[in-house]
Amino acid sequence: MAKNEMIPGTLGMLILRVLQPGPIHGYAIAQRIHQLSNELLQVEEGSLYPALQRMLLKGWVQADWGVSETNRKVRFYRLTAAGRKQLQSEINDFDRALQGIKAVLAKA
Amino acid sequence: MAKNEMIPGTLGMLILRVLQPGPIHGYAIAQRIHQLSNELLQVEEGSLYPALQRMLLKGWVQADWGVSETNRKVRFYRLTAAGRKQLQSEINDFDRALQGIKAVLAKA
DNA sequence: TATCTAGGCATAGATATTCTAGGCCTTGGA
DNA sequence: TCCAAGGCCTAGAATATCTATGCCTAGATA
Repeated sequence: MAKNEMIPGTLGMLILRVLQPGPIHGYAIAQRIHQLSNELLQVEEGSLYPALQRMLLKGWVQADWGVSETNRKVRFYRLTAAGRKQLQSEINDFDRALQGIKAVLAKA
Repeated sequence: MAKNEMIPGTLGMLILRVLQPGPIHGYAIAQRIHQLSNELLQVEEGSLYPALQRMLLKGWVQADWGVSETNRKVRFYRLTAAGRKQLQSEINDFDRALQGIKAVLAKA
């Protein structure tokens, strides 16, 4: 988890969260996470696209081809109802595990 | 990261932290993490022992055979200087990544 | 016009980590 | 005598991430 590394298992949650306000395309998801995290997190494309594929298969997102603001052919992703549910679930699980970690770090 | 699942990549940090106050044996490490986390975290033995092996190889911990309070042959692990360093480093990296995650979850 | 850079999607393979599911031994109590 | 619990460990599957590519296009620039 050095420099700009992600915490494994959290990428899906971050993607879903970034999609919550509305559909955006893949490349922009990575940029958005980087920017919103104040450059602390960096999503590699080799992690991003496979993650999106997984989420498509699970039915958490849907994708439509379109054209970006910069006039490029892009794939817009948007949350499904199942995706919204999944996001809540992942946030809950993460918070719970995080509480556990903090307790151990604090009290050990 | 459901029920009692760990956040991947954090197990080493937790083990090192639990070893900080002094040597304890493997089985007790898992119990200690479970208990300190208020039962939120559960370390499986199939995760624990391989993790300890890795940390031995890296030189972050050392091990000595001994006898437990319950009169059983056990392996006591203790932090090395490198291990203490590693712990600090992992905590820093984790905190930084966590800040990033929180920022994304909050602002997206 | 030709070329380069950046935007953008995607996959293959290596690497790392965790979990499931076992195996094996010992101690102490019923 | 038997069994539950304490204790160490490994093999194999599953998962996720990263590195390194490949390919295509639009727009700027030489």
